[in-house]
Amino acid sequence: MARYSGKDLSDEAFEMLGERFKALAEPMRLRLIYALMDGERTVSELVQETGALQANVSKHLRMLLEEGIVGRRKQGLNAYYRIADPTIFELCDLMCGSIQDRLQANLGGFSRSS
Amino acid sequence: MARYSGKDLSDEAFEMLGERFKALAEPMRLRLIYALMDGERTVSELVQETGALQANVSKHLRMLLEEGIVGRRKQGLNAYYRIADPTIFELCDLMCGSIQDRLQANLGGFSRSS
DNA sequence: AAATCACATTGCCATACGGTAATAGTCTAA
DNA sequence: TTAGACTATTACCGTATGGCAATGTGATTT
Repeated sequence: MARYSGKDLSDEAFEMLGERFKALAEPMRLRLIYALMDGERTVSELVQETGALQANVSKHLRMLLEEGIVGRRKQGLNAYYRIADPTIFELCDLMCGSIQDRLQANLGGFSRSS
Repeated sequence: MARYSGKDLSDEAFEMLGERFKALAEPMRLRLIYALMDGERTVSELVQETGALQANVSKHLRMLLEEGIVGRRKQGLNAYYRIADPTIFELCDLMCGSIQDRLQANLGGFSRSS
């Protein structure tokens, strides 16, 4: 049951869609998201799991937070992040599936219709 | 039936996922995709529908083509583009729904857990 | 063959963005 | 209150990217 396919979207809608996809368009942010798929994590834990610098992790988390993709709670010294938008699971699954399909289709040499 | 959620992905997989999402992370490319949701279009038609310059349309279409999101066929002077990856419909629907939900949740003032 | 049409490509510029280092802020423990 | 742990923010730099203008390429028409 497609909700929006083919409908005309406003300029603002296209902007919002773009920004949202952009939040998922960086490997490091995807790493953070996938780490959070197992459950809540502190920033320190995410730093460990991703191998990135703390400043970068915080910066990326901030963007994900502003986009509503993750949520945050503070307890003591720690900040706990979690997936706040369950849609993310389906989005990543779909995209991974699409990539798989594309790789399958390209077995035995690439084909570019031209 | 989630296919990949929570699984560990390789560095390369995260890169591919990121690149693919990046293809959808620009308003102009989303406009092109939405125009193609009604069916095949020539470059000229897309230029008209989007109001963008022909050079930009061609450049964006190239990226979508390389990502396997659109397909292309040439006939005479024209190049006809079409959606090649049906996953795009679901992805955009899901994302639009997610945005809707977020806007709904924010009625009556923004809330940022901090 | 020359002109024309449709599209692709290239170079340029301004902006955006990621990584890094340094600093600031906040909470806890002593 | 001072020190230390955890997180956020800022400034800086190099790269990537989008829009634009100009040019290149291939097919069609005359």
